[in-house]
Amino acid sequence: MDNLKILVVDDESRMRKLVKDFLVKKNYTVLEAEDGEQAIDIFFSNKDISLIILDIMMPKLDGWQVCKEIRQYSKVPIIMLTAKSDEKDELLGFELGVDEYISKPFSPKILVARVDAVLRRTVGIEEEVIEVGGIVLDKVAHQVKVDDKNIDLSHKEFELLTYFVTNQGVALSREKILNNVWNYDYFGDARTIDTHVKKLRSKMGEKGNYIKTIWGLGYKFEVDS
Amino acid sequence: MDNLKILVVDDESRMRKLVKDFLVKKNYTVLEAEDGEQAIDIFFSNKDISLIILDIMMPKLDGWQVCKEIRQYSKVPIIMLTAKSDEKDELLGFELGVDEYISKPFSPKILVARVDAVLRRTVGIEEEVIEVGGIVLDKVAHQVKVDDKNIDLSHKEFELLTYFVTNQGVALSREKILNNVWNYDYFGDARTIDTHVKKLRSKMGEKGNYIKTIWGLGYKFEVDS
DNA sequence: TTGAACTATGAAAAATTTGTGAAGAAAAAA
DNA sequence: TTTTTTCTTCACAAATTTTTCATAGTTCAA
Repeated sequence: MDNLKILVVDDESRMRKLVKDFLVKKNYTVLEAEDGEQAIDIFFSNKDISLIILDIMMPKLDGWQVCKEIRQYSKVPIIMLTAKSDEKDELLGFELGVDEYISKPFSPKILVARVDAVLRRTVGIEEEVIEVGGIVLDKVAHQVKVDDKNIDLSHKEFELLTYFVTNQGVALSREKILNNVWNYDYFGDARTIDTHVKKLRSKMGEKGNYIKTIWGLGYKFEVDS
Repeated sequence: MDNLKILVVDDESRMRKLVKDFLVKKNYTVLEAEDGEQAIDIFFSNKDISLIILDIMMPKLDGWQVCKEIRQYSKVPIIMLTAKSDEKDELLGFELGVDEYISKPFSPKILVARVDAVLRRTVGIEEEVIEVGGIVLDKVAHQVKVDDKNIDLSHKEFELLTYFVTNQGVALSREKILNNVWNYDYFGDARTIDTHVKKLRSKMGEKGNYIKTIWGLGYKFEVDS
């Protein structure tokens, strides 16, 4: 989910640096292009670019042309940077499938907020999939694959595994596990965790030993490496 | 696909009329509300509103509050009308899930272009005929074929199946199903879903097992492959 | 090495959830 | 209104999950 790639296209290196700095701070990976041709080259040689931030005014190919070219092959979200907020421009942009508009000068906060919003709309929702050492945990589908094979887990087992996987390498006491996976009003025996761990381990096959026992404390999920 | 309903909320009747006129020209159906309370009433008593255009400055409930209230139950796209283009406002809006921003004064062309764009993003992709694994669902004709044979579904059954089919592979809790297929003010037993699922399954013949039970959670529609 | 403390495991018991048919309530049609 | 259809509730059986428990196996520290 993290480290989405964003391509920033602008002929002014100062502008690119400014945008990049703020995006990097938010944990995005930023690629740069200084004109339209380069932008297209970079976009098509990187298959996993999640968003393009595109200046309109550029030498060689301008923003509109880049946009049109890319739209022939891809629905990647595009945010346009525009100097003047010209109405014609905006209309043209919507026709070309531009997702957002930001007029220069803009505040970095606005920029980051829009980037977040666009990405939430596009990649955001699907990315509820966690993958760890051959285990694929799909929260939306409520489904788990181990080595590409579906395994049937009960609700509790699913939640327990989710908790483990989202806390890799962390030693988890039984109390902590109870508090996070069970309802707060559960007052039964903590040893029920052991039983669930047993079932998880057996259902997960050899990957079951990712769930380590920490003697005297609880469990820890850790992928051998 | 045509005649989508748009709710326009503004305390100035002149502004409502202006917006309405342009939207009606584009073949949208326009509902009006003159304050936040009315907006919420109208929205929740009409299940098929596709977009809300919301003024921020209003007596009683302002735009933010209306937005927040509606967002608790619905992802309906919202376009905000704002007098000043205040940066703080925009940030707040993105957090609240506002889809677009239009500053007053705006040109009608801009308005219509944005409305189109937002609707294309949201309902746009929605097709009138959905086909999935031998099931053909025709929303317009309100008719369902399984293996090329018509089957008779009641209204609720049809809506439930539609919801399932448009959410393939997604684990749906009973609560979620209730919120999306039933009116928001339904406070009956969630087990009524089970009964409808039973009937759907039996009417769908062997395709009925596309509706999977997720024990302890709800149901999931999934075509075996 | 030994024993106390802890964990693993299989099986049984308890609890929860779902499937189903039927009946009652509500809504729509005649 | 009456009739018909649809929707909801209910009760109970069936299916499944969760917890408990007894026993066997491990670990750790003196």
